[in-house]
Amino acid sequence: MSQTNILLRPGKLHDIYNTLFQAIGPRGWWPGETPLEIAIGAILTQNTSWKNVDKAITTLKQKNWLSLEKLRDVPEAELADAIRSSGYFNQKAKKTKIFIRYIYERYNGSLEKMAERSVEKLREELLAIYGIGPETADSILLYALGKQTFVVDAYTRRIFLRHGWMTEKATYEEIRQFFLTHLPRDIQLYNEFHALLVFVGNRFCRRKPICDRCPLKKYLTT
DNA sequence: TGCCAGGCCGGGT
DNA sequence: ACCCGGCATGGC
Repeated sequence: MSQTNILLRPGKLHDIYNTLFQAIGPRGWWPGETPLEIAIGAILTQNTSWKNVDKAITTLKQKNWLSLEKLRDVPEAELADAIRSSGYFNQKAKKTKIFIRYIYERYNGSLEKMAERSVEKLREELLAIYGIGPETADSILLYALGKQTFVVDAYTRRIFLRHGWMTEKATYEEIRQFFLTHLPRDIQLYNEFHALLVFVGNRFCRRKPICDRCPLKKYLTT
């Protein structure tokens, strides 16, 4: 039986979104311009600060390598060197090559073609690919392909824990379903909500909890 | 100076 | 089904 490790009253979730949006405003996420750039960024940012990823993306752009063709043709070792700043560069070069290969083999090198399929099918496919776990899959689905899903990340977990909204045993899928179930089915809202949580996580909910000026202060349950 | 950042995989229990 | 070590750079 499915146990609930989420303690937040479901009705509060949308209030929290409204509070964040009013306090912070639209974030215009993902920080990346094309679907491909977003997808690559999603892989590179695994357990890594965005700052380090940004350097790697900039390097790829300068080399004119940020295209499906180039990423397909560049040797893995050279790709690894180009993305060195993002950490785990050998792992990430491998993952990137595998992802690009998937786009070619399954969708003839077309992310548009890929985007025609349903979110359920795509999520299943992505999760089957080496190097793509739930967060990376959901980031690609939501931000690169405009599909209906919610991204759960370390910020989401930390904010929920710090405010007493869940136990540490809550799983990725449990948290994701909580968002999907208790919010309007609105892709733009999912997009914005996660972006706002990242902002709060960076600004107010890092090392020492800075709860003074945090818009979520009034929702503290502990 | 050490600790940690927008995870994920594979092997062990 | 969980738990853990490995993967690695750059910022504070």
